[in-house]
Amino acid sequence: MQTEAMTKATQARTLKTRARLLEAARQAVEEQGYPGLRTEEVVKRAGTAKGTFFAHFPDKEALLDHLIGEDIDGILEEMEALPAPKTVPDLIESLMPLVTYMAQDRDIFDVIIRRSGAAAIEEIGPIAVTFERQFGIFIHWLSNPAFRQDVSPDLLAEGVQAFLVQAVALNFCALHNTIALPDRLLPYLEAWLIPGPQSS
Amino acid sequence: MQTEAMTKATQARTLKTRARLLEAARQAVEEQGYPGLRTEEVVKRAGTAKGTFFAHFPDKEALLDHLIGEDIDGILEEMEALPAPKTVPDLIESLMPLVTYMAQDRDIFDVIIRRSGAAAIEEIGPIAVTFERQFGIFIHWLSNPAFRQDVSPDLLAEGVQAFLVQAVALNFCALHNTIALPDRLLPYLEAWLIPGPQSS
DNA sequence: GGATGGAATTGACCGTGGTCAATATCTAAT
DNA sequence: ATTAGATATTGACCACGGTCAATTCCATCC
Repeated sequence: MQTEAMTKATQARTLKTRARLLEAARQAVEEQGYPGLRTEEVVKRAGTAKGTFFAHFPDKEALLDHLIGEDIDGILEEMEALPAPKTVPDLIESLMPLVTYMAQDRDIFDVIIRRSGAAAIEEIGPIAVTFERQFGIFIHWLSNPAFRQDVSPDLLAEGVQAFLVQAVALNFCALHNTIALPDRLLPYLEAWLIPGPQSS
Repeated sequence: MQTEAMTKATQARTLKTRARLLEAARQAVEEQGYPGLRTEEVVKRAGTAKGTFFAHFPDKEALLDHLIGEDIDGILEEMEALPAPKTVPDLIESLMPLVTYMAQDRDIFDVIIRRSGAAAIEEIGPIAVTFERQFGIFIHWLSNPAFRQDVSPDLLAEGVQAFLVQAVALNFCALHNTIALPDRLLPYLEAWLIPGPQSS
């Protein structure tokens, strides 16, 4: 009973403040974009003091984590509604919303990478949660005779994540960004998901 | 002729200052580690003003880039002296110095990832150079009948880099760091480099 | 309707990376 | 030697994320 009592104490005010901060942050991102997001700006819009912000979020990145996590969740929603792809090009097409989002901005990409794994077991951030969800989708998609069967779908899914990150990272690189993302992904995923048949 | 004249002007002083800054930074890293590195500290040790630091390096990360680049270069030196591995476990063993270095600290890993691709064609940072070098080594190692031949060694090398990054990243993740790095790499690289033979 | 104690909020303050106009130093031409 | 012009250096200054002791707010109990 203590537990509930403890978590209940004075929550109304807190939740409202948190909501105001998030709303303010959304607006700020809308206008300035993620790279231009300043905590001062968020706080000003929310009408709170700076300290309040940091009472609600451990640091600025935690806010980004939250916002980006929501974005990605929306994208995964769409992806889950899609039929399981049966070929690699189909798979890539299905992946594109996610890939495009991650590739839109270097800052966002960095945050995603940094928070994609839980930093501590106790607190798994929103982005980390979306990565687990992503992982589940991939496993589902790859449990399909159209793709290789000699290794587990789990392993295939981890590989897809690895190649996806690699492709986006290389896309940010001036030396290697002449090739479009889907075209870069194709050879990776063909070789990973359907080895053997092709020759070169 | 202008070009040479321009690059030659007043270099002695500059080079000395730069050397002092780098030396100071090395010392600071030695004592405080990379995460504890402060530009103020570097500048104090070098006996220069803060502005001088930023006249020599565009930002702090460029200094880290330089230092880490040197570290990695040393590791690649060793790796190049090694005989080309003929099995996946051998390959992993050969990779371990590099993997261990990248996995030693989250800050270092982040910088490595962020700078592993050139941000602009004109200025390829030290870490980006080491990644090209790495790439060359991998291509050499993987041009070997012991590994799959149905795709190009280039593609294999890119895949190895992708899995290597993935393995280290997961190692920083509280949810997935119960498994040792070499053990995590093994299934990835077996499935990537020697597909087919195994089952299940 | 006080009194009490815990939780939320405040805002002055700090640390650190990065800037820039002013200054000092160097090179080369006369 | 002098001077002009370029280059290197300086350090006060700013921006921005993050801290914390003080204060306000609020539920609860008498």
